[in-house]
Amino acid sequence: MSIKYTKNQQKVIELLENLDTEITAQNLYIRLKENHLKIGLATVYRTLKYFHLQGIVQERVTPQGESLYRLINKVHSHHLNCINCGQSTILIQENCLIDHSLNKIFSDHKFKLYYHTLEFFGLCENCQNC
Amino acid sequence: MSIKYTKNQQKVIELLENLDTEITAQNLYIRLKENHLKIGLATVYRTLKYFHLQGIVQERVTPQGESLYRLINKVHSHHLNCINCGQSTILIQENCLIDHSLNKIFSDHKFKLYYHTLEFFGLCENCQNC
DNA sequence: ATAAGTGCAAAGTCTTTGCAGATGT
DNA sequence: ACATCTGCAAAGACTTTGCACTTAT
Repeated sequence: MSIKYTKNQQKVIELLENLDTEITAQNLYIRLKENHLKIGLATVYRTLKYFHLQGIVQERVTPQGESLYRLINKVHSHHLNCINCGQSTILIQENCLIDHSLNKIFSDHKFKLYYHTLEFFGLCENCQNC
Repeated sequence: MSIKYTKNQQKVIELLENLDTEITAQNLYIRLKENHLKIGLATVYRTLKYFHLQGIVQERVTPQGESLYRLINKVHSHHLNCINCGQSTILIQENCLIDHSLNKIFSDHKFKLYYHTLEFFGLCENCQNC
């Protein structure tokens, strides 16, 4: 018994599946338009929020206030974010230490964990010498 | 040789020091007004951004898109954020496992770490039964 | 005098909402 | 028919910017 998706929703998932990075709603919208899909920006937002609620998609808010989305179970990454220039360097960590070591905390809180975000802030090499 | 702060900036730091939680720019503004300080909202934003750049203050963007600020070295907390109802439960972790175990990664990237944010997303007890 | 800081109002950015038309069962 | 989905435009929320005035050195 699988959930049925609309054509638009299917296209969004399809695009996210072929993507190895997080993406903003706006960029997702542009990509969909490039693929000649007739879709509105609001629908993209609605779809991503819906998927997020379904636990299909993860959301992360950048320091710039944009929301980035990715399929849960796609490449899991954390970032080094430079406070000064804003540069964001990817730290891929397939075997993330978070998931496994904190299970007791979640069960103590009776919290059903879907995903987490872990971001590091500081100065990149360049900005340390200014 | 210490940095000099303006009266407004001093008041902001003072307020943050007497605070054991993160706070939004808007709430900080309200608090300052309550303390009869003549200050504009824009100045609060400017001050917090400035402090963030100075490495005095940490910024975390909530799932709702608000920025929360706190003095670095004040109580360090992570949160359990419910995807459904939005409830955010504090997980205090004084001895956070992140800082110590990943030092090699930062030095490999020649990244000067100031702080990090770690947030958990899923369903709270209530929303699991809906 | 010069540079930095400030308040206010306006503008900007990302996101959400209202609503009428389209789509699917 | 009925409920859901959708695009468009308008509204909303938070934040930043422009500018003239004030403050400090």
